[in-house]
Amino acid sequence: MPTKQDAATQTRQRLLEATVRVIHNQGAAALTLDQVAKEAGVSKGGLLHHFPSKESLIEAFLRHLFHQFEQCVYEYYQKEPPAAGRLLRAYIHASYADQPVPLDMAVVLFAQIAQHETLRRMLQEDQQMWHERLVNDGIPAPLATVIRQACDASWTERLLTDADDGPVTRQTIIDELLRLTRL
Amino acid sequence: MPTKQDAATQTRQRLLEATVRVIHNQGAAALTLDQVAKEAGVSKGGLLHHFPSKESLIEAFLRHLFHQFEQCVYEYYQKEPPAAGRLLRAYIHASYADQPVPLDMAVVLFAQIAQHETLRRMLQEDQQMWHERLVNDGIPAPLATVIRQACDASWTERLLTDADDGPVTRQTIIDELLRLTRL
DNA sequence: TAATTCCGACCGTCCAGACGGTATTAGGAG
DNA sequence: CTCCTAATACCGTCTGGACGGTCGGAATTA
Repeated sequence: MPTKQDAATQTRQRLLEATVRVIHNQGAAALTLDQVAKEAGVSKGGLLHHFPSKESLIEAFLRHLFHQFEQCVYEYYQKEPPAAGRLLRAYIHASYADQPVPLDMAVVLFAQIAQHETLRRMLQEDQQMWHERLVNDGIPAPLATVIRQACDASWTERLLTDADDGPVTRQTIIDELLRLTRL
Repeated sequence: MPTKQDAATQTRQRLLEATVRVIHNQGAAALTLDQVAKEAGVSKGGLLHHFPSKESLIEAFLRHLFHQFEQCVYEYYQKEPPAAGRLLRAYIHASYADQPVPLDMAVVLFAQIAQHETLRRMLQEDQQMWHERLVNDGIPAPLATVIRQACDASWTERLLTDADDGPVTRQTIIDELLRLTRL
């Protein structure tokens, strides 16, 4: 017997998923409250009940993405033998894997982040967090930083090149980055 | 005696400069046609006369930024002794210099690029151009790519951290990147 | 006269958020 | 168990404002 609370969190979930779907199917520009509500089979009022503003919707969505990414890094971390640079190598793999975060999303992030200070700070804090973790991974800090930056660039990179894999293929880059962690 | 054409190109110039100022002072979200026109001391109709759409304004603005950056790289290139990795090193310096491109701008780019296919392609082509030039600079392609990515990341990085220079200072990163070009 | 530059009021659209509802449920008092 | 009351979940219309772009003209120049 589903309680009232259950229904509520389930609706929230549906809204988050709808957000993803809207972006994925109709592009970042189509991300309006009406669209999301419609896609989720919820009225606009219902949406605003759970997320009192668009910003808060995006915020929840962002947190969702962060969590997914963290999860992905964790999985790779498990597979990696314990040694200096273990986390860094997991981070590399996760950054270039395509399951965790559908990259259409990056567009939205940047677009919304341009407008909302809050979101900017969120991203900043997340990045700061990773920075500190990666710098204390047994690899010299400057090198670790550079590697992280290269990984982060892969995000914005794929934002542009829909069908990537130019002359320097993705796997080549991963290999190169991994090599750098070992000297 | 100022001809009519002169006045026209001068107005175009004023509009471009106004664009920069609006972004810089009021943030990316405030980049509206009205604002730009007002800032430039030109009527909205005047603006639309020179740039028939917002997209075309941004496009011109982007081209302006590209040109500035290219110029900046060129300057560093001159100072660099001819050797393998010369261009790459100039690119590194230019990426981390703060004069060439006020970094507030990056936000706008991403925001607008999210919506306009044309702009996306422009950025893509520019990046592709640099990629090819940097890969043929006497440095192994994978390494060169990674270094370029780290440089590109510095853009989006500074986008977030207003007052950067965390534990790993900017100069440290530059040094590290330069070191990588030498082995 | 014809073209160019620029003006500024105006239009249509889009969209976030407000608001005034209804329905369902939780939970305590009797 | 039953009422009563509040809170919670959700609905859907409406609006106010912002913003990109149009249009009919005025002024200047070629």
